Amino acid sequence: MSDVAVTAGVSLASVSRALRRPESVSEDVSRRVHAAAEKLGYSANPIASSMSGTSSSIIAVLVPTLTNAFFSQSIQSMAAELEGSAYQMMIGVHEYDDDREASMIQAFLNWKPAALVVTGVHHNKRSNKLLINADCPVIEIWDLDRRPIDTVIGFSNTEVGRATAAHLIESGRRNLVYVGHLLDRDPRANARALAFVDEAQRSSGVTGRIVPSPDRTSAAGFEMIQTVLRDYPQTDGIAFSGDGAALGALKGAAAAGARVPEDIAVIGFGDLDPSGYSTPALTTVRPPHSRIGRAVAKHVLSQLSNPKEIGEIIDLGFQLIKRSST
Amino acid sequence: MSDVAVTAGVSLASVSRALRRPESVSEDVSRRVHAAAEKLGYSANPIASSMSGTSSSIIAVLVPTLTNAFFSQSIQSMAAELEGSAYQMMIGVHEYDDDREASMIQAFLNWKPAALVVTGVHHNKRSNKLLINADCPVIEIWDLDRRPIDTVIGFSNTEVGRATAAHLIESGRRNLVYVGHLLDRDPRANARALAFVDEAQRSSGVTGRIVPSPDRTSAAGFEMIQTVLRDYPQTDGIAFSGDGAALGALKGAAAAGARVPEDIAVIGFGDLDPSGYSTPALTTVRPPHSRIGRAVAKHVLSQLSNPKEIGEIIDLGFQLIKRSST
DNA sequence: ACCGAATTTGAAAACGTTTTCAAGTCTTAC
DNA sequence: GTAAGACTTGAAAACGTTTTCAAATTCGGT
Repeated sequence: MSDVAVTAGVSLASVSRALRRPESVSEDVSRRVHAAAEKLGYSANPIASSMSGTSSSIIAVLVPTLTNAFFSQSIQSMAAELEGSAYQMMIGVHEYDDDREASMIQAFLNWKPAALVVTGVHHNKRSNKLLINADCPVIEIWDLDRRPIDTVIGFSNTEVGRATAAHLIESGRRNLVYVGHLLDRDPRANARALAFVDEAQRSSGVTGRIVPSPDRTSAAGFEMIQTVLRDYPQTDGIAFSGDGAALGALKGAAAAGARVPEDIAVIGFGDLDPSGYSTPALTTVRPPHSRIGRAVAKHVLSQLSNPKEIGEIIDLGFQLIKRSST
Repeated sequence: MSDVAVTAGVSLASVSRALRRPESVSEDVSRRVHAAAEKLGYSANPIASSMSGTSSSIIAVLVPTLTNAFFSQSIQSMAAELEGSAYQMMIGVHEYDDDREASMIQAFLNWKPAALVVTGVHHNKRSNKLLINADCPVIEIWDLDRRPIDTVIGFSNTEVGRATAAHLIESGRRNLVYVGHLLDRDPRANARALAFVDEAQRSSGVTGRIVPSPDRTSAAGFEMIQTVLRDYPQTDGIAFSGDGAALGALKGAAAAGARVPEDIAVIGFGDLDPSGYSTPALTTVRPPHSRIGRAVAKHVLSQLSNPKEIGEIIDLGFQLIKRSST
């Protein structure tokens, strides 16, 4: 930077000003500094900037997993939207572990991020405290079933659960099962499961139950549907907490000698790319993967350029995609 | 940190030393400092550390995409392996754009990362220059068909292409087609395609051709197989650059009135979770997704704790998973 | 006991910016 | 022509560590 200052014939302070807020400096100085910076190929050291400034140009993002296409897509679209801005994404994966989430939040906060993005609205005591006291925008994504700390961008998992059950009931199913993985640790999947059962129980003549699954893979879905059909033979509608398992279940039903959708309707969640091309094509719920990422980036960018006091609640909704498995 | 110093009754320098290299300080001081740090809940400001130190505790990772489960899985396993170390992952997505890759490398380098992880061994001039001059370990992943800059961890895409064709030929197919997306920009998919055709042409009586696809989705696969069957009706073996498209193709074949595998064999690449549960189950190639991530993390960690001069070439291989579609 | 070497420690410089503060220069209004 | 205010600029402090350097202490060997 001092090279730029010398070349432009101004002080360090002026270089910094010209580069960061050109309007705060005379046109002449601005021009000379930009020319010098260009000529010397200068780009500011973001570490030093973070050191002085009140925050860094890091946006910290915390997700439970990346193997799940849900979050990867949000992150990808967020990255795309952030492209060209000076912000970098730092990402952490806590694998649905509350304590790890808390330590990661802690670790991230040490970097004085420009914004902190976390998944969901349920956090443990320590996380909550950290998030409330964080002096940067906090964005909670993928859920909005609870009052947010600052801003929340997502959809209602409770509504998803209801809609899922409602769809099965409308199509004439009476004995519903929700197969979920990690329900005790994934509050969003749990919210869907609870709402699913609740919706079932509101309707007369309809039963709804939750069956926990050891995994969320297709292999698990393949096994679980057979288990369910064995343990609860009257089941005629089954929902999975993810499309992966639902896709496996399609094949599992065949293995158990049950026809989909005639004998049993199958519905997933997530709308993976191949879900529309299975046999039969999978009915599922499509959450706003990419729109969440974009909305987060836009919100952060606008929040950083002119901060507002109050957070927002942005409901991006979801779509139930009716295909042939129900 | 000065609070810790006061509490422990030592100087700032001693605190820093005690925390970073306890063996460089008397046992007494070390004990007092650690006690004080614990008591005050002190954790070092990583920005300031990066500022002084020769590098930051950031590991920068650059991938072409995250929607593709391949890279997400590597990143996830890398994150898991890094858990507990002081390192944070900064990630960038360049969407197969060489110029964006270069600017992202540039931007990342400004953060003085502890290591830089990039995808593939093909980079443009500017990227190459930056990578060669980078004063941190550089790890190239997911490919090893070329001499690496420093260390490379992955598998041979050329071998994948060969093995794919060889498998189809062995199973009696004679007119092979490789359907690939973005072949001009994805050097790895391109290497697979080229080797595929080359292997076909080595065998007498076998033809091999490449057909470019506008997308890598299941929808594209659904369309492409029909296009191929129309334009080259004699085709009896078809490979896709990704499982997504291959899964769509399974359904597309049915739509075109072709039976899989009797009339046409279909093989994918990637081994997505649901690929084993399609009808028919998809034959595919499984790259070492997670092992790459783990190997990268391990390599970086060991390289950082005791740096060696020379890079390594780590071939993690791949598996051809034979299922019912071939 | 004494000297040199090894070990331990603290003061201060360094990292590369941003920001504060005060000084200097320019307007504008009388 | 002058004073008050606005604008522009540079010097220096600040950000929180790590590292260098030199001083002080301990140790071992004679």
